[in-house]
Amino acid sequence: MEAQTQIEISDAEWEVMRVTWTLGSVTSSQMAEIMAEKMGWKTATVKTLLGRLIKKGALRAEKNGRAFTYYPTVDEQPSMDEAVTTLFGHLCQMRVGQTLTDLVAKVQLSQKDIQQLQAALAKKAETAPEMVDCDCVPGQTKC
Amino acid sequence: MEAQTQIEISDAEWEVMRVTWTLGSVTSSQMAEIMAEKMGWKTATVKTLLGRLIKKGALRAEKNGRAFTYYPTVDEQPSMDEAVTTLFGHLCQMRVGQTLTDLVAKVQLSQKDIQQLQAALAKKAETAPEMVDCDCVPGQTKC
DNA sequence: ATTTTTAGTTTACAACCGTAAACAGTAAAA
DNA sequence: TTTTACTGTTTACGGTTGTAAACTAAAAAT
Repeated sequence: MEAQTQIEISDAEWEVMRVTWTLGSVTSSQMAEIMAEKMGWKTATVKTLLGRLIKKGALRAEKNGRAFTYYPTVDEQPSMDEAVTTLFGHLCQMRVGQTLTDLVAKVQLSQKDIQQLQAALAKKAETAPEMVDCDCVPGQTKC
Repeated sequence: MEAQTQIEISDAEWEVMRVTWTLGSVTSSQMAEIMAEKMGWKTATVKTLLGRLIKKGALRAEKNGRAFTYYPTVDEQPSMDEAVTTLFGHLCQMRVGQTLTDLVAKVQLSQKDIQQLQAALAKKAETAPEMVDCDCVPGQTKC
């Protein structure tokens, strides 16, 4: 099967996707209302973003009387995972651990999230190396 | 004192910054050589990026004979933390935990990184709520 | 049947990005 | 000293992004 072609979602487009994922489906008037409140965007802006997301293939529109109803065509969690993986790919490997630690301190996590993370870390520890090398400069293995 | 004004570093610029952070200082010819190998960029491309980073205030250049030597003017870890925080700010709060778990499974972590993360999680657990609410649609507290 | 509202499509437009060639000035080599 | 090489500065150029107005077609209200 064909792996889903990489869709680039911009910052503003993310906001639209979030709402779509949460609601499952939306009309543009609904979206316009939500984005007016949440982001202070004009209706025209929302229309543009919906159009771009359709063109990118992240949303699908189904005619519903006069208007369309919009549905996501990509899943939320994989999209998020991918965005995050891309960003971490730009970071020095050696610093990923510290960055994650700083992040954990900053975000909201539920008890269950924490347990899950602890489990993932425990498993990771089984095979983790003593040291991760810097990968910022080719040929150089250690900072 | 003046909080450092937010500097936006693009994907390509990140690559340049990484090298600069790792080496502490670089000449443009050094950078050109490294980026040719690491990214396949032409010298001209590197010059452009160095110039843009100077203009953005992420690098500083000090005249050194014929050429300049470039130094970072922002620190690595805070820059990374900020970029990551910004991205996570675009994500549904409810999904942050899962996203972190997926990420932990994917990245390289040293034993020390893991211990540090476990400590951060243990502390977090002391005050973590049972459940994190979705913040994708205003007024709606739960998905 | 007109007028008004609504919703999708086109066009706008400046800033930013990736990628790089062209140009200019100065130092080094011949 | 004339030529060459290096290095920083300008210009280029199409694509993306944020932000939105203008235009158009169809439905709803009068």
